[in-house]
Amino acid sequence: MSNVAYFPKPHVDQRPGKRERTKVANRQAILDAAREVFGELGYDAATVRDIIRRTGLASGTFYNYYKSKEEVFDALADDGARRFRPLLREQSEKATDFESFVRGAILAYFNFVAVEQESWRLNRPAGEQIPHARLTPEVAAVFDEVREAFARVLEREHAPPVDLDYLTSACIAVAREIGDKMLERRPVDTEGAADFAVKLILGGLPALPRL
Amino acid sequence: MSNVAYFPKPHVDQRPGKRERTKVANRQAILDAAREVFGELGYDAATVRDIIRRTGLASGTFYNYYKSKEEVFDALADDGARRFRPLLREQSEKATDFESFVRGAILAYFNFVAVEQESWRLNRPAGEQIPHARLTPEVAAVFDEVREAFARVLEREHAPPVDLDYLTSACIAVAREIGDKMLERRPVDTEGAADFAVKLILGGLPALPRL
DNA sequence: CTGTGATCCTGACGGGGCGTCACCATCGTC
DNA sequence: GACGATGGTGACGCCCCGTCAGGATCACAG
Repeated sequence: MSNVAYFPKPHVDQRPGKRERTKVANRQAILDAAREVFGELGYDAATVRDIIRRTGLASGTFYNYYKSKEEVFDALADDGARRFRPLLREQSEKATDFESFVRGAILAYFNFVAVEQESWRLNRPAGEQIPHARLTPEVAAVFDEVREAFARVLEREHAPPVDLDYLTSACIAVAREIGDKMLERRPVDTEGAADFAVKLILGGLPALPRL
Repeated sequence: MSNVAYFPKPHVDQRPGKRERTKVANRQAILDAAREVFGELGYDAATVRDIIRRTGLASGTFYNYYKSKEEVFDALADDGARRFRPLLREQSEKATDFESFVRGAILAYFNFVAVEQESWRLNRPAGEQIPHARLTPEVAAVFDEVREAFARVLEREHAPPVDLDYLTSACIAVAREIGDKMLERRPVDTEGAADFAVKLILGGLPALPRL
């Protein structure tokens, strides 16, 4: 007790200053509000003011953080990609061969989107289509990581060289599309969907034209 | 000669009346203008007034034909799907087995999009992403036709039953994605791209889980 | 040919979202 | 405690949206 009195806490507060804290809080509040608004109204119908209204901030404040509705949507995509990346990396590290990597990665992705959908695409007006995530930096990083993992694993297995760009794009397209369709079915069966996607890809791989 | 004089041409003009003709002309003019504007400004930046201005019509006239920018975009997608459908049908009719159908259909699609791109996506500002065609009636009809063709051909070959919805979605996704990537390469190689997509799908098919 | 009703083209208008900016409250710092 | 710096505020002008009353043109009957 007494010793703290002799050494009064100096003002070397570890936490960043209040300005900095409200800044990250505001940015996060806008992001959260955007998630809700996109989920409720759909992307097209949502306006910047719908989003900012929900935070209680003034309209001008929005533009201190994001330039437009598109940019905040991209930030949400980036956020998702950033959270998914470690899951993907984990799969690529523990994979022993191409099959186990593809299966692990796709299953991880399907589980990820299933949880995401649960958490914030709660009550979407029927027939609404959410736009696909655009090619933001973090999303691009995930795609690159898939590509590199493919290159690494195929190299290790001395597989014949194929068109990596086409292969990567095709695999991602299949995963996205089957993932979307999977989410529309009840109950959501991530294992079944993953089994389908994986077998399609793995079956097709040995037949691909070589470079 | 003389007989026509005895039977002067009555006013049963085969052509529809002037009102009807200007109607289809206006509708077409708006569609053409929209193609141009979307191509030059990109979909997001384009406004209804950009489109209607190019036709010389008044702004209100636009709304006599389409409800919104989205609807005119859908009409363009419908138009493309309507023109592609006979090409697809031709492939499904002359196909002797699953392989020849998939190859014919995908090659037809790749050639189609290559020509389309040539014709109206002339000078697109770099980095612009055109939104994927939404699920308009004609587009849905094309998808259904693919699905039915798959069902027919697989049935004929006594192939084991698979998840047709997943298979159709996956094949379309692969075709779309490889098609997009193909268009970004110079020179555009439709045969090479088709070879890749076809081999991936055909190789994967026998490995798919059975129902 | 002319009158009449139907059609639809026109452009001005109110509504509303957009992005900005001068103003001011609050924070960090000396 | 004074004083810049930072950043929140909301009113403002701009532009696009979709509508609608007015008017021009067309189809058609007499």
